[in-house]
Amino acid sequence: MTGKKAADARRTSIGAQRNPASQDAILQAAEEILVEGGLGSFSIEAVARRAHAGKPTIYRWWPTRTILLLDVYHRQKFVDIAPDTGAIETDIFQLLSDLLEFWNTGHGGAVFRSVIAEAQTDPAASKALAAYMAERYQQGGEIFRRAKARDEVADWVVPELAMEIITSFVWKRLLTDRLEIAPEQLRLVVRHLVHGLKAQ
Amino acid sequence: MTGKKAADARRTSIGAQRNPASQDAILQAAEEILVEGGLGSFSIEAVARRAHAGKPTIYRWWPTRTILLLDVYHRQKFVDIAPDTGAIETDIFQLLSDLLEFWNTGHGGAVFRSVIAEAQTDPAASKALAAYMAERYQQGGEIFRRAKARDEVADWVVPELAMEIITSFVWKRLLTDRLEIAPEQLRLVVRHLVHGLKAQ
DNA sequence: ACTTGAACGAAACGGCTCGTTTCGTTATAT
DNA sequence: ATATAACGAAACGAGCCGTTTCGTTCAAGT
Repeated sequence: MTGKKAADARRTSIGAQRNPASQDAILQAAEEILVEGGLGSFSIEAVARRAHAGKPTIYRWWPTRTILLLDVYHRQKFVDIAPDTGAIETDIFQLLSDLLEFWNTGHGGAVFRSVIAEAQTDPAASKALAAYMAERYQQGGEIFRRAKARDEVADWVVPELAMEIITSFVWKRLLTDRLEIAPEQLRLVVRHLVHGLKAQ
Repeated sequence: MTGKKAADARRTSIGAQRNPASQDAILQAAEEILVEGGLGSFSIEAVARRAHAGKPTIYRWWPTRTILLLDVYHRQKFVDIAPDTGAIETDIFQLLSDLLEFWNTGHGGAVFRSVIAEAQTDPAASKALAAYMAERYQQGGEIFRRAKARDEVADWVVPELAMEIITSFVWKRLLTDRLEIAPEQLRLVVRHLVHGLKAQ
């Protein structure tokens, strides 16, 4: 992606201040390890080795493995959660399609899977994930607010809840390693999902 | 649940055959650890301590932590995946309601969460989970096959896929620790889900 | 009746990882 | 000029992992 490995040059202190080169090398090494080996290979020790960084340097800025993981996660580029194509069905297709592509082709899938897995073990990760998801549902609910303004979906549809529902399916596919969904198959899924959301 | 702890009595060899008392104590201790401390506390060592069993005894019958975890999982009582209430909407409500209750009140939720988390790390767990889910979709698809026979859902509905979709939402709730859903709220979710599955 | 062999729990092992501490070095901040 | 803090490397003790050893208990086979 960036074209360079986690640790190209030797680094050292640049005085009584944080060294951004070390910070970058550590975060990049962490992401590489997640992508290549998954959460099982992800440890402070392994990241330090790969980044040619000292363990105390990592522990100074990222007190726990979970915090480092979440930092890697937050540095990702995220997909547009509320595309506006003019129709609810194509909006949802676009959103899910973008999510799948992001998870499939980039590093996003491996990182996000790891965050979810970590949340099953670490309350800090669980709390962070909950907060993040709530924000995303709020933002993404815009799709349904717009559609309601167009009288395209029923009154009783709750935007945030609908958002949560339509993203659930791809979550499950991510966690069960079945992300490769052909466009026509995805269209069928969206058809299942959307038809009930339309006003009669 | 059973009323007794993992290891009440001292056990020893009963000759050149497997000791079912040890087997039970180990599986019960494993389940207790999962419920009380989650996957993070789950190790062969911890299970051996709690069950007053020797580590070699565990390794003899469950070569890896994942295999032990899956054995705990498979010993659960599972909910009826295809309730037959006569109408698709109440069928789905019943199914999701049963799932939520099982996960909430019993040990099922903690154990299943752990299996999903383990599947993010261990390919063996991932494979086992995939096989199990495929079987469940197949069985649960019966709900939609019956509904199609009644002309209650559209022709294009794919039973197994519909099953996957409607269970996705509670999966996500399980994994984000938001299982407590009031009946009227669940009814709303089902309304979101089902309405699109109905024939016009 | 006697021997063989397997399962059992306990203990100890070598190896590994974890989070911390120590060290000498670098360079900013005062 | 001095104090302070960050840096990477190395080493530390603690704990867990998977295995081995040990003495004991009995079913299975002769």
